[in-house]
Amino acid sequence: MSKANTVVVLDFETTGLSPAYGDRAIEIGAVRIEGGEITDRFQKLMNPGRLIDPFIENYTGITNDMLKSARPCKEVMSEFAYFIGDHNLVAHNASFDKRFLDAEFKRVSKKYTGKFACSMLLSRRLYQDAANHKLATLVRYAKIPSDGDFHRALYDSEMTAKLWLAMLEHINSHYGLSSIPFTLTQKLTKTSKHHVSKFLKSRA
DNA sequence: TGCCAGGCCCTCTTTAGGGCCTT
Repeated sequence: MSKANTVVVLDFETTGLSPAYGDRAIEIGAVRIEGGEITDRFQKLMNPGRLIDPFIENYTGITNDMLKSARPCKEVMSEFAYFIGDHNLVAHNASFDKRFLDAEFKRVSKKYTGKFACSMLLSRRLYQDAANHKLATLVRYAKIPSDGDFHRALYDSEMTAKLWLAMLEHINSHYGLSSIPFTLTQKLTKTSKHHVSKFLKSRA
């Protein structure tokens, strides 16, 4: 059963930007947040069935040699479907990860019932004076301790989860909202950045 | 990264163009 405040934060490493143009997932990382804490982790490399180009090897640190012995996407995605269950989902620039989750799940006839929220869209509302809204920049901006490798799926999902929790705490400390439903975060990401304060004050 | 995507969002806008994010 899904708990109302439980979310799964996920991140894909892929062969490129577009599953519609044949790109595939090569790594999935995810963490489960329950009661404001990370309580479980998931990380698997996936063999996409073909070689990845040097740019992706350099960008992610994932090499063709590492993928040679990895299990195929379909096996990993079936396992991942069990991990996410019916929980709601969070990702940094969620439209990107949603496209790959949808494409990889379609290949194995898996479905998920959770809804997506986007940490990047939320950060554009809450951290409007950040230099930019890349994950690494926001982690520094929010003063989240960081000593791992960005652009690996599990590390990025952990950093996104900590950023997500920091933003919920920001809402709590600035607007007195200690309990923030997932649906509120979704509504907030659809609110004009000029109306964020008014929106949150009306719900305090 | 790129001849290469897509959604969001701003503005010199809405009969559009371009930057930001993700790999």
